[in-house]
Amino acid sequence: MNIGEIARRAGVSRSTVSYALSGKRPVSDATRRKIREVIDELGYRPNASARALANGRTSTIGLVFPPAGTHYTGMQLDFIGSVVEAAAAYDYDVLLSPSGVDSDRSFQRLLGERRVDGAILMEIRLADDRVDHLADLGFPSVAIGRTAHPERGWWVGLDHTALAQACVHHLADLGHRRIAFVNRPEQLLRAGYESAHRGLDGFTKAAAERGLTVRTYNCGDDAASGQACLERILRDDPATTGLVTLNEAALGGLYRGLAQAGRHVPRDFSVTGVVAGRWAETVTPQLTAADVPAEQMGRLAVDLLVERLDNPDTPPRNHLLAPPISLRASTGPVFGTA
Amino acid sequence: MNIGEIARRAGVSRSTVSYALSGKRPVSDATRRKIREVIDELGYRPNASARALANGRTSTIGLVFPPAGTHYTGMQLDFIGSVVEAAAAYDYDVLLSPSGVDSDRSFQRLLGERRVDGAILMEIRLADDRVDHLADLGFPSVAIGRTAHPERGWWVGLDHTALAQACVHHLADLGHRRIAFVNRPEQLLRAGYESAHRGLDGFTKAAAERGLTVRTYNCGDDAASGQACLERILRDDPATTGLVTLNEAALGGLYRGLAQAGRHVPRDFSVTGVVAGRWAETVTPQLTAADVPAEQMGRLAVDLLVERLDNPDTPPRNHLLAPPISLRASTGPVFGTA
DNA sequence: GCGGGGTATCGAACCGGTTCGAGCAAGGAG
DNA sequence: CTCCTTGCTCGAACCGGTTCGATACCCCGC
Repeated sequence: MNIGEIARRAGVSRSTVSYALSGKRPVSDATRRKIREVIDELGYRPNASARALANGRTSTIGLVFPPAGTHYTGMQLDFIGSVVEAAAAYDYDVLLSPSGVDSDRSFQRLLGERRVDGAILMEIRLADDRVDHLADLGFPSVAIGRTAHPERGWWVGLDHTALAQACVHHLADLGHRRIAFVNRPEQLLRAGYESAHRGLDGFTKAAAERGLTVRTYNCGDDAASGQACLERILRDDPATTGLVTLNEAALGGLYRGLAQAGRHVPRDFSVTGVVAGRWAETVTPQLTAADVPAEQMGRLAVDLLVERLDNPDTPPRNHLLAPPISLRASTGPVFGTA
Repeated sequence: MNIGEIARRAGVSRSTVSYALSGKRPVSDATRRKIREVIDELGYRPNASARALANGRTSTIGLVFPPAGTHYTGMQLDFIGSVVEAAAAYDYDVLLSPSGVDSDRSFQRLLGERRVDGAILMEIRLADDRVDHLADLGFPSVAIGRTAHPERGWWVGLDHTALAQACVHHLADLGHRRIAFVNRPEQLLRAGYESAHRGLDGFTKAAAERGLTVRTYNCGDDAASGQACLERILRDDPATTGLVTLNEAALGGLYRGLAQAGRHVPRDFSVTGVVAGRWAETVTPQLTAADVPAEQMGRLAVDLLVERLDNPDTPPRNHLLAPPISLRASTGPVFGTA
């Protein structure tokens, strides 16, 4: 079922059918009606590959995904969902690309073979060759996250430094003097993940400002690691009274560790961090945290990308978000301080 | 940069370049080397749309996604990740399609416009028009889940009936006589979601066999609903001593409800259900549950789909999985029974 | 020295759309 | 009545690959 068949049955030429569909040239009411009729009867839809070949646009955007194999976090899930949804509103499909260990193969498929009109990158590193590469190529893309030099790029990011600082100040205001920082896995820190680095920076800086005694930890992205990490924290310094975490996946494990050490949250120990809202609410007591607005970020990324696709010469734009801390139930004054 | 340009620079015809790349006809060593050289120098990659148009295959599979707007569960995330990963191993890309309220629009894009070679469907309903529609069309697809009449289809499913029964027997063996069932939201049950229906069936049947006193509940897919649901359970029958849940997203809320009612798990109250392993381990105490092997299911679905794409006339195949219950820490004998 | 078989290559057609330039008919102005 | 617009439609070329049939060449046997 192709455009030629439609044309034949409607008694017109292929180009007339094309114009009737696109509206790029006037077509008489009578023929338009006839064509519509035939199309509706046969349930015709133009072939996407042929269209893409002819006009150079695929109506597809690539979502470059965190490496498979590692665990996905709830935040990433929210990103994906919101990107897909926002893209659909603009009539774009979303092609997933696992930018795995050899990011190259899948990456080359997307760009080299022209499968997508533009790309959204997740899990940005401070020095990110993917971002640099795309910038060099002038390929339309938007990053969810910032590299070390975000000035001339398109991105939507979270101010991890400010958020970690806010968490520290929140705990310090409650009287905590000895706190710990639970970061993403060491391997990600070493790879230069921006959230891990900027978060750590913010934590360290704010702790110094407030004169707090701190220890920082890397923790695997799963519950067992979280539990182990908490045990280390209390072993290293039993006088610790609070922690800040960026590690959503470890949260359940951290809580379990506290429960098993007999520390009651928030009476004996305060927990806070940077976590997507719906996941902060699944733990008991509910986590006081800077809620990552994942849906909003996904939507903004798509908005920026579509804007960039529509007018290729717009100067770079970006959004830096710093959501406030939502007070829930996991933090409180240090015992004896209130 | 197209195949004609490569041909020109290598001093051969376009078809020779094509044959050198595909290997479908012999090409002399000398020309092959020359062509390789030019291609490597220019970083040429054949245009995916043109190739798809010419040979009728897009090397893309569609993943038809649960309706956006509702919450995604961790299990769904695991499916998506494993499907993408498995597809990449076969050199297929994955196109996401939110089969939203008007499933039609996005669905038509995928199939009608020939964007994908095949599709994997998630969130199957007992009477699922998508499945029927694809079967009528003979379109290669694999469902993750079973309709009411799965005999002649391609799918990989979970034996929800058996799993729910196993949960009931587990609780009954521990001496529980009054238990509750926490199902997915009522709206999903009404829509005919297979997990909700088959799970409920299994629960009801097994409870009758063992002569248990039961109540069944629908619960929203979030922590707040879980908490509210648990409060209702204890209000409706304070003598309830255990529950079975299919609702992963509500789990945190159920635990919170129990904690606030002063019921200790597993001493005063046992919790079990059907939940993906990594999420069962984030709660404290860790959930004794039938672990949904989401990664395996995603991989199997891709395997089946690729098999079907490679030889279109194979008779339908399927995999019905029934993982055993993993004993963790959330169930125990009824107080006074042990 | 000539016919036969195999190998390497080429040109042309095709996949299914879009787009450009040209043609044709009807209608209004001069 | 002629000329020029204007509105609609058509045919052909093009996007960038793949594939088929034909051709040119070489080596071999007789």
